[in-house]
Amino acid sequence: MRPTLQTVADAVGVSRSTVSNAYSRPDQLSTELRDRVLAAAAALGYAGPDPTARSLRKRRTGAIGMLFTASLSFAFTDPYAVGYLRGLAEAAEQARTGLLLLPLSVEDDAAAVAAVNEAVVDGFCVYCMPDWHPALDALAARGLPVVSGQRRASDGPQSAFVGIDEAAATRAAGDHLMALGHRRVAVIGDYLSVAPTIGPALLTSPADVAYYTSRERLRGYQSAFAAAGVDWSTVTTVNVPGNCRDDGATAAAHLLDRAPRPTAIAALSDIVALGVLDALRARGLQPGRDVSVVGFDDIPEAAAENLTTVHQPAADRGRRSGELLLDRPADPADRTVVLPTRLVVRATTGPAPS
Amino acid sequence: MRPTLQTVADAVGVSRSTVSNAYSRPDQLSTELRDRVLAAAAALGYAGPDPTARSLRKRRTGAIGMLFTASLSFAFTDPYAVGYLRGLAEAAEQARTGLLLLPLSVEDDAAAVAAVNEAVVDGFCVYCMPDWHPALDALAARGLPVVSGQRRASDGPQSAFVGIDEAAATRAAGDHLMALGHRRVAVIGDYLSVAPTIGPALLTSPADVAYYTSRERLRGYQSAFAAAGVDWSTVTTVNVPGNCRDDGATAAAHLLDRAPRPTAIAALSDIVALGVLDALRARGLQPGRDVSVVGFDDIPEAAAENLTTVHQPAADRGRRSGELLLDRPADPADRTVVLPTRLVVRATTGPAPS
DNA sequence: GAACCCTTCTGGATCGATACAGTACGCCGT
DNA sequence: ACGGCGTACTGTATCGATCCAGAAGGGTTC
Repeated sequence: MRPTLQTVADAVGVSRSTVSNAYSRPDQLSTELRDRVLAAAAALGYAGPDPTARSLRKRRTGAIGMLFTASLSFAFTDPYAVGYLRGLAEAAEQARTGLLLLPLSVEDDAAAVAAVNEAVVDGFCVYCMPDWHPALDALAARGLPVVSGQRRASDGPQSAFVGIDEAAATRAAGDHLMALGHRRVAVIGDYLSVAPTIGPALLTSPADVAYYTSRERLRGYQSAFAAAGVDWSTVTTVNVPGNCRDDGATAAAHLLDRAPRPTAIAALSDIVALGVLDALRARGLQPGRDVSVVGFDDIPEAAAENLTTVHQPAADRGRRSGELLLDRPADPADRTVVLPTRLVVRATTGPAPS
Repeated sequence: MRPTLQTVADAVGVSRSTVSNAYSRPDQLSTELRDRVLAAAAALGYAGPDPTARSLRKRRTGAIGMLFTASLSFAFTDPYAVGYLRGLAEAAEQARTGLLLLPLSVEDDAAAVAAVNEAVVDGFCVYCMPDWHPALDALAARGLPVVSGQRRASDGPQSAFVGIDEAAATRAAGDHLMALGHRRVAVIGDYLSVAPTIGPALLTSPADVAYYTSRERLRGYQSAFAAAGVDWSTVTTVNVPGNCRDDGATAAAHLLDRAPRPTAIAALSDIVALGVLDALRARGLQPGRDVSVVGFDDIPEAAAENLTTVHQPAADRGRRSGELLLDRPADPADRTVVLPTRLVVRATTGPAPS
């Protein structure tokens, strides 16, 4: 049987409280006694107060949870997610707090809810979740602090937001394309359809998209296009099941292999945009001359491949999220942080071919 | 005050146990009563059994811990680490378990020990830690299952190992260099010196290195060189403080900007090797012709840049580690897994210039 | 010398659940 | 009528700590 506080207390001949104090409140007992207690503990192989019991009593666990939809493994594949995670990890490290990654099963909603309900954490960070996911309701029910990167109608005054103005960001990118004269445009992104397939998404309006990030980004493009007189019904939207390069290339094929092909393709992430570039090159088309391409995120590879994109501060977003979670401001106004974005024009956008 | 099992029990007029059973053992009560209990819970805003209390009682937390030295943020920068993490995350996801990342402060040993002692987990994964780190002793003291990628003298029969034969892997790489006729060779790696500075490491023998991975890899090179008659004292070793590309380039500068320069440089990781390639190109030298370069890990970028390297299965390592931790084999023999490595010869190694 | 304080240590209540032995009761077979 | 059995639910002990009111003892103050 593993030793407990009581075991050590009996060995030294003091009370349980005293042994507890030896570890947690050294000023409450004489150094002489404290040394004796610690020596006895070492002799008995007692490694210090049990973290679980301590968490129960202290009502704090020393960890924050991070929810992932899409298999966790996938998250590590996306440089943007990695950047976000890095920022979050920095904040956690600073606060001497652990970071609990919670892989939420995509198929099994009940399991996802269970995972949220069983997570031993002091708060949650939500990053990229479909709005309708039941785990989000489970989250709200637990009543722990939550910092989210996406707004939901059901958000209470409790919740905090750290993110960007997604629609404004794509509005700038859309304006850029319009200024270059593009009128036949297409958008590729994930979660545009409910079904996880590659192919045209049958959207009547961005509002149909059940996923905050994609929906807002689409809205931005819609407003930019509308301002230039391009009606949304003439815009082709293509869904990708996963946020990865290959899917981007496959999705682009749907657009490029039929006439008339769009003169500009806007991808809702850089990873997908890079796939679009692959597809262009495979067909001997030159990005920025034959077809313009815009991404989103500004991951390192985007600079390397000269992709025009929207920059957003990934690590900052993670860091601020962690900070807000660990040190929650009393004033609700301070619990909304909107970080700046910036259109980065590189070589993959150019005037529309006549 | 947040509701507890008792609150709900009182509301329904049943015992606490029954409410507990409604959540955890539905077969123990009639469906009719169960529905009534759950309805009352919902009405009271009770989100289900408190995970911390449950963990205490059940003696299991539903999470495994992963120790990181080097700031956590750094870990996400290294594609090899990300691969390992991905594998581990997959195993965790499969077992419906959380993954607690524990950033261990490098400067503050006491804080690192505290982090280990306070982690609410069922077991630990150790991946890249200096042998002497006190957190490893704290780990052993806690008596939880541990899966490590590095062997230590103090490992008990309890511990499990998932890794590769580091020395055999570099022995193959060293043999390759020797077969190509290289005799003036240098090795660049991290943790070769105690001090975190870039520069020559004053090593009399690989055994001096206090860091398992680097030590074993050096040993492999030493034995390969010795077999070809190249004495270790003629080998220059250069330390890098961080496992990153820039440091690799700076370290290579130490070797390239003095005569006679080595004809081959072995880096203990691909990231560092890529930095060496940068340094070569900056000086107009051609990798594989003027100077040969070998890496280690075989990260995706290595293939892209045609780097000769040693392949090791990053994700497998993580996955097997997780599996062993979550489903520990009774037979100690099954608790040692040595995964295969493979020398991948690409374009950065060639015959020694005469 | 009474009142008070400070340091050091104690004991019982508590955190919120689960485990398990036990009770109550209806049903069956003889 | 009675023992045996299964189902549905209860009650107490327990997991391993921390909190906090309070006691014991020595020193200071007036």
